[in-house]
Amino acid sequence: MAREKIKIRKIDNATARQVTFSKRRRGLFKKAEELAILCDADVGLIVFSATAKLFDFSTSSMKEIIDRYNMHSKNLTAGDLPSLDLQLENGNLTILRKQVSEATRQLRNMRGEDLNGLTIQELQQLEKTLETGLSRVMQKKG
Amino acid sequence: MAREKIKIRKIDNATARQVTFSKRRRGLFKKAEELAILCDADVGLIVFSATAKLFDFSTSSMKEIIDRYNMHSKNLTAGDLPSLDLQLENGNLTILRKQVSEATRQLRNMRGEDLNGLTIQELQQLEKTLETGLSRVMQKKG
DNA sequence: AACTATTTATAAGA
DNA sequence: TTCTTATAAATAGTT
Repeated sequence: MAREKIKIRKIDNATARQVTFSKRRRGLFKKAEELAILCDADVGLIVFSATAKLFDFSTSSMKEIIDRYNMHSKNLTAGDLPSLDLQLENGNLTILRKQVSEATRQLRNMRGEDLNGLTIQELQQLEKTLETGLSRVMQKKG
Repeated sequence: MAREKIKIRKIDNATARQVTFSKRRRGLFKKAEELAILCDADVGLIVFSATAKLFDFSTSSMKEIIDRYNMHSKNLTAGDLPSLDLQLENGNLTILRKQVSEATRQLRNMRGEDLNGLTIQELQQLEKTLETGLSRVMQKKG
């Protein structure tokens, strides 16, 4: 939307991606707030960057919006739901452990370990990812 | 942003407010999706109209985003004194969160991203790791 | 961070 | 609601 039109697909260059993220994130949050004020809407916005940083905005409180969202999206039988907070309490560790596990597995694969379970397509993709990474590292090293 | 500039305050006329809501809501969701794609971000957006209608968008699933949000904001919003159990749980969460963060950073480095902060020695090591991984993958592939 | 040439979003009108 | 269009706003690439 500026000097040149761009295609909407992941920006390859990490630096450019970070810059665009900062710019567009501000724009998005501004638009979210304007919609809420102009139209008396209740808005909740959560954004995690590629580097896992959290940014959020909400008109009331995020908890209220999420509760309200769950009321609407889930079965409207409000009677028999176990405490959402308790569900979350119990789920947090499990979810994090899964994330650690998956990230660790990917790292091992990239080191050439534990390759037996991979399909030929997955190996191809892995090879490509490694080649790209290697060439970038070599270029950075000069 | 158009025929005339407007002040950002609640639109009095209900009909005009509804029209603006429809238009801007579409714009906001489009921007949210673009940010997610361009910058590889994880986005969750929930909007309730003044008439209590729900609109939502999320890159993965809203449940995942909300889970992730709760993990990040949990420690920061825990108002009352944590029990010993909770302290331990939060300690675990902190450790796990660091593990996820570190594993994510390593994966990004291996893809050749975010290399600016690395020393020459770290780049050398990274290159070596990638070369080893690549040769193993190529051998496995045959 | 700032700067601008362009693209996009959108307010009002039909 | 949908389309049109003049203008405001956002933003991609550059400095």
